[in-house]
Amino acid sequence: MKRSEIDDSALELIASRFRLLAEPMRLKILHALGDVEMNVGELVAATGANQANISKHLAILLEAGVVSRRKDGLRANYRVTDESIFALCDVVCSRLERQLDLHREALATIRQI
Amino acid sequence: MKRSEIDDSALELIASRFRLLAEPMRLKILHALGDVEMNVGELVAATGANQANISKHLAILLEAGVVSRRKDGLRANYRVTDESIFALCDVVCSRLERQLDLHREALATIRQI
DNA sequence: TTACTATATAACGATATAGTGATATAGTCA
DNA sequence: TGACTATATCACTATATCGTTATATAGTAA
Repeated sequence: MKRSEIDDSALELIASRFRLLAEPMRLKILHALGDVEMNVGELVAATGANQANISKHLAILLEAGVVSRRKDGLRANYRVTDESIFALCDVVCSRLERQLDLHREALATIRQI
Repeated sequence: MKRSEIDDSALELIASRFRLLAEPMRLKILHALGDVEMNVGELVAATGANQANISKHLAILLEAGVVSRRKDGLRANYRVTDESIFALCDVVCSRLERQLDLHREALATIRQI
């Protein structure tokens, strides 16, 4: 298979994975969750967002297999089950920090002129 | 800083990074590029996409610092400068493969019943 | 039963952005 | 100069999806 030939459905699959994390509110939810279990109400409080909105994002994350859901009476408890999420965020954050460092250096150099 | 308190602008920055990769056509471009330099026409041929579309995606990738641009006469040559992109794709692909394996196993188990 | 609570979902408007055709721009060559 | 080529950009349509309000659903408790 040439580099140029890659299955479109595979590309869509990968893209959809990135699309999951391309939303600040979903990142906020995942960050709030960390490695602990939280119910919807707690996530609403932690994020300051609308309950319907949180439920919708959780449904999306659940559908994608990023979180699991455990029903307990009226409460729905969510937990991150896909640790690779955090690895992805680490790579992105490292890259962003490095990029900012480079910009800082460039500015410092210009200032000397 | 509590887990729940994270700067919204930081979240937006991280999300925008993932948004870059949340588009199949951009993934296709990056995959075609790999570690070689290609001009727009070559990328149009490699992806089978519209020239205007490729140029727009390249502008987005350039603005984000993922690729660099080297003008040579009429040609514009692009090259991936942000290797972390490939690390991200690796993580995602590994995760997707694992997820498919799990589904396969689950199906095999059910079939035995 | 009724009242209450937690969560999910439907419906909607607003916004963002992908893809496309037409055109502008700039370099090359006769 | 004029014709041609490669790329960028404009204007537009179509589509996706976020956030919100209202409502449905299901469990709890009196």
